[in-house]
Amino acid sequence: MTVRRRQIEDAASALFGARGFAGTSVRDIARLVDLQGGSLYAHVTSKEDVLWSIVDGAARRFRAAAEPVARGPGSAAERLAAMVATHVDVVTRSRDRASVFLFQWRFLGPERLAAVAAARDAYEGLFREVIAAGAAAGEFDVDDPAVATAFVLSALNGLAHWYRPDGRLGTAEIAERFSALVLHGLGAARPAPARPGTDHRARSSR
Amino acid sequence: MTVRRRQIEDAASALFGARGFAGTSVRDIARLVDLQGGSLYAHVTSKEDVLWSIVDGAARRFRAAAEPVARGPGSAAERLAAMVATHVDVVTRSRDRASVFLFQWRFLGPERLAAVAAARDAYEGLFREVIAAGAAAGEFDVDDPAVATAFVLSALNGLAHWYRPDGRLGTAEIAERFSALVLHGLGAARPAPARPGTDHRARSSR
DNA sequence: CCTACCGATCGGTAGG
DNA sequence: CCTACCGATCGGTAGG
Repeated sequence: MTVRRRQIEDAASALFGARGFAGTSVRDIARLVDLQGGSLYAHVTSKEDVLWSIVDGAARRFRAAAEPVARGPGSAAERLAAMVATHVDVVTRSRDRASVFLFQWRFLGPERLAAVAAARDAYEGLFREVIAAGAAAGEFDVDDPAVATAFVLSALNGLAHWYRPDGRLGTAEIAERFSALVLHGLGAARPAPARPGTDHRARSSR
Repeated sequence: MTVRRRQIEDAASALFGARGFAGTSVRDIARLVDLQGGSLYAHVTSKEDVLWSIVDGAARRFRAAAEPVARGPGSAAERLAAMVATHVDVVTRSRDRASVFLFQWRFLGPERLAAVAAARDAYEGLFREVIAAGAAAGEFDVDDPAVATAFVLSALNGLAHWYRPDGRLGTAEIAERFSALVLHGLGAARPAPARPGTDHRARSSR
């Protein structure tokens, strides 16, 4: 990936995130990186190709951050708190790309759309499994893990809409508050105490 | 408002909700109501005018449903649970229009955009006030009402993305589960008991 | 990476 | 409400 290509994707992420994929022209993107409209095609093969690159990259980041935590050691509450923290981390560190992944993926063509849908399902599955495990273990008080998962992920994803890099709260503060809201929401009696050497919570791990 | 006009707005809501405002052409809308592209303009003055009508109507519905509850009697927990229920009710009863209001309003022109932004702020304010009141009264355990409000509203709005009219859950079931997740999330000790004659909870009021 | 261009489609209008 | 059209813009390409 060349520097130019990264510039183009950054510009496209900002525009797709703000105006949507369909509301952004290739000339809008070109203008942001000081190119003529047609010159963009020296670096990309199509507008959808740029969308795919952004979406796929962000999907990998979310997954790579959450998977080891979800399948790692610790109680369900510990793991879920860490997953909330990693999700918040990915969103705040790359808001535009995360926003495109979360809200513009539907503009992909059929085959890529199916791939992203599967990836999204798998990611949601990580959360649902941890929530269901916590419920089964009596750690959470949740009667409908599927709805609880959808509720929680929607709340987390909304961050991409309202997060401002220059805002009042940083990644750590948001992760803290979100974790509390999630764990309380699921009826966790209290944050599970970390056992020495197995602390995967946000503050110590990132 | 004529029957035709309503048909047009319904078609536009479905398309704007699924493909976005910029991803929908006036001819797409016309096709859904069996009109030629240009004939649409016998009923509407512009594409943006259709968007505005949908957005403004939905905004009024959300507000009209939530305002009396927010400012009505009852504990903060009671009022908030009822607000969650009314929000879920508006979303499930008119998912497409709600979806357009929630996610396509940014495509409005400058002056209408400002009006909607203000309306959205006011609506969010209703939730924030109730949450802050509950926190001040010691009814909720919330240290940051602004973040808690953003978290909750994002979770509620996400319903417009995943709700399916033919799905497993109806309005009442979703409202029940959402209310529990919200109240627990805010650290409400337990659902406040309803006093006779002041019961504004979802199941009895709708 | 630019200039110049392609056909297609866009939102919207005229005239009936 | 249709036919026929308007200028503008769209994503993308040819040739250098």
